[in-house]
Amino acid sequence: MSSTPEKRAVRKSPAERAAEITEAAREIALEAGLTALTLRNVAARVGVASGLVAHYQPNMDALVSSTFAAIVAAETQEIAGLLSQRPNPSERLGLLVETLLDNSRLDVTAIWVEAWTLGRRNETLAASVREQMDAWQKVFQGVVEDGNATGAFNVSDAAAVAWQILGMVDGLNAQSLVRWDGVNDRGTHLARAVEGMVGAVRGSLQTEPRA
Amino acid sequence: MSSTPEKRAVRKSPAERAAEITEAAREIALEAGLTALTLRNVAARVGVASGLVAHYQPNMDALVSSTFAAIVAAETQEIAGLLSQRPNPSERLGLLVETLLDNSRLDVTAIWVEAWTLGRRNETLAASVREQMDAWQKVFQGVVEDGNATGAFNVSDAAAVAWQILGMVDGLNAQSLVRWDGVNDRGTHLARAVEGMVGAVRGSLQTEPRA
DNA sequence: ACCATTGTTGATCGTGCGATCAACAAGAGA
DNA sequence: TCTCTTGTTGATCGCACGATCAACAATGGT
Repeated sequence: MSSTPEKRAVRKSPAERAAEITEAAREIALEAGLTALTLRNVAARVGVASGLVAHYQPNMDALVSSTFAAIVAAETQEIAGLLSQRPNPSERLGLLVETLLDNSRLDVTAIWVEAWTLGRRNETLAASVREQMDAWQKVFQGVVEDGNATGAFNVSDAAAVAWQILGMVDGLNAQSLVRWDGVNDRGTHLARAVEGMVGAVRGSLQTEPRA
Repeated sequence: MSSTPEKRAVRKSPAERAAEITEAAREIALEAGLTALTLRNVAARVGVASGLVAHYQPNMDALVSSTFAAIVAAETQEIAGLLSQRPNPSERLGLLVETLLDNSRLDVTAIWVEAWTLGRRNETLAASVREQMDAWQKVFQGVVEDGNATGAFNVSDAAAVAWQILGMVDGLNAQSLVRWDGVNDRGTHLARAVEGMVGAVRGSLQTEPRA
């Protein structure tokens, strides 16, 4: 039989151990949600005693909210990077809508939705949620303002419209969490809706750069 | 001093007691969320022993999902009733958008969002969520199809568009759960977006019947 | 080779959860 | 008035959680 894995964990530097815990928390959250972030769960994944996890964190609420922030911020930056490669606002907005609805980030969506409710009882997390939402909104707002300057869009309140688009995307993603089936033209329909909101020409938000 | 409230509960008929438990569950869910629906919580509100609640329910998952269904179905019917009083599809869709975003139903929204995540670990609840979402979608679809018949809208796939509008509304509501401040023109912006999606004339979805 | 530093353990406490069930008592029918 | 049905109790079990901390052991500096 394989040796029982109850060996004493090798001694590591605080920075290294902290990184391990952070990474384990990230994986657990993506696989099983923020609710699964328990002392014992994280400890088991790292392969240490539960007390050690507690030793590296002020409390679990903090680990939950920092894990949420890490996961979500990474996604925001990744997509912001993709955007910067597109030449004009219409293509950027189209890419944004298309990318966010491609169902390849359902795990992150699940974490968003969970954070919205968990935030009611975890003030640290709630603050983190607001912060990350602001970051996303700024991404959208930047694109809308660019389109306004170009003349491709016609929006009086770019900030408000950015919030709206963000909310719409979040809602459609959350929906696909429960009802993955049925609708498939999601990107196209949403593009039509966004066009209506930003005052763009109907069909100008292409999903592919050229069909 | 007031008498200590540890008196034996008066004996009631099963139907009456069951109704009390159902109602207490409803109140708790609206005030503190589905997570607060515990045996002891419900029992305390009704004023009985915890065992009695368990006696009237197969298990807590069932109580959670039936409470969710009761709350949400009531809202659906209430709004469907309001809709039927409006004369044409444009006004109906406008009323729908306006009513759902008026922030007077944040408690129900919170329950929706909570149910989306709780459904991952409570299959009974997940089924209930899908059922209630279908009901909402049908309401939207009916309005869209009416508008199509009238000529007010121009939609090829009414079902898909209905799902989209539903998702957008849900997302914006969930957003206002965390970020209540900031945007105020929500109804107007969403109306613009929906117009783009259903192919209606810009500005035809009035928020007020006549301005 | 020794020792002080410090990363690590794991038992332990208090809390809250769902579920179970023998015992109890209120009330209706005889 | 007696009795039997049945609504009701509350202690109890097993489990999981966050948090705490004395004891332990690996390691690097001397």
